[in-house]
Amino acid sequence: MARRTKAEAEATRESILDAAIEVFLEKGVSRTTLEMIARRAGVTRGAVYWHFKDKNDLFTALAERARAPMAELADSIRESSEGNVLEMIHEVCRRVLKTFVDSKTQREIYTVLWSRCEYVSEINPSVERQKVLDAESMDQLTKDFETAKEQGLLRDSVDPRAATVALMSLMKGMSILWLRDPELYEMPRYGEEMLDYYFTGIRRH
Amino acid sequence: MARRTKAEAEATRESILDAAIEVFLEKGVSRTTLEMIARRAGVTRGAVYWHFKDKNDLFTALAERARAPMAELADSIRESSEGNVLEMIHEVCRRVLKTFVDSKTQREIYTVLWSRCEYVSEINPSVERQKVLDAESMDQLTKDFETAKEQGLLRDSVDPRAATVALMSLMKGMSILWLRDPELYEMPRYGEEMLDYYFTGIRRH
DNA sequence: CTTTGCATACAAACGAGTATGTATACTTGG
DNA sequence: CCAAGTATACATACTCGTTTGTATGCAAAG
Repeated sequence: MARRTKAEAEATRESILDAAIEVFLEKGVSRTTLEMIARRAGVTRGAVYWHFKDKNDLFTALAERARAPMAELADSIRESSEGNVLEMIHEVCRRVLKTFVDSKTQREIYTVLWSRCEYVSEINPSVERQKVLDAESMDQLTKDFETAKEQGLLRDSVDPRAATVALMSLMKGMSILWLRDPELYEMPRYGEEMLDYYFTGIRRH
Repeated sequence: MARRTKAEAEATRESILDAAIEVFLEKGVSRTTLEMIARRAGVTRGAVYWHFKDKNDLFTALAERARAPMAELADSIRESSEGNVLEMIHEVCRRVLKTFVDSKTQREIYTVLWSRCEYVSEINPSVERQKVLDAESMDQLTKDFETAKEQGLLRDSVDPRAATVALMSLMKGMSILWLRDPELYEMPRYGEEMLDYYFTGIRRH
């Protein structure tokens, strides 16, 4: 095949990424071969190796593509919101769930990240990155809960660190279960209800 | 090497299973080769193929080894407990967390099941089984929450199905996070605290 | 005219499955 | 109770398909 224009090349790159998501979802990351991805994208392995160093590089590109919007979301809410810290946290959670409902791509990539690959840093550099990002957001959240505590928004018995881990656990668990089987419960309605239980459990009064 | 007695053969089988856990944890299921497992167990692939059909068979044996104690635990508490359904559920959760703390094997196998393998039923028959078991325990739990509701133990706003999914999510999230990094929080102390938040959020009064 | 964006061809490694070898534990008939 | 005979519990050896990485070719874009 003849050489493509820059625009066409970029389109090829995107179609490879799209194909990768599809095959990763179906087969799991480890069992998908670059040949499968290329075929699905309508190209050959040559094109894949031209755009990406190897499968890990491709995987990392996918992961980053999904994480950026989530990070932006959290930042924007954090900035735009004033006053009640607990409400801010609550809003971020709601918006994360809504993102899963609204964006097919986000759903699919996070499904791959959480259910179609093995959490082994040795091989998967994206896992190391995820660890770091998770730790960062946990620390941020803990600070938020600490100020919430200072502002008297939390029950006396509630420990900020435990509240942090509990919320992260709940969000992760909810997301994983729903992404694996969207029929399990109606999102975001039930998701928000579950969040309410949590916040009812930690909020004062 | 010469033929072993039955007892020795059984010991070999166990050592292969133990070796499999180790290597699965380190490399992830898909990247571990039967050669690695055999070498770690001090035998050759011949022994592995003698005791197990293939890697999936080995994996399934491991999974079943871990699930049985958990199922027994839930059943025994369900039978021995009388009265308050919510307390019964709470107790099961506490005991599950405690099992992770107490049993290294349980910790390791569940880490493999949840973080070192890909959730793809096509390849991994153990995933299908897990789906079924999860669905069963979810249904059972929903029934329990329904009776709790009838007994007036839950807030009016709480839906039994949502309470079910929320608890499963919380438990799964807590377990995954802690198994991946036991330094993240102190188990079972913090784990029980997090459970308290949840039950405070759904319990009447 | 050079570089780009691929397709094609090639080599090498690896892992799975299986076939075969074999010493010994068990078993069974005498 | 003992001697064959048989099945067992592996180790070793071999084959085969798959996948990866790279090298090379080539037409059009820049």
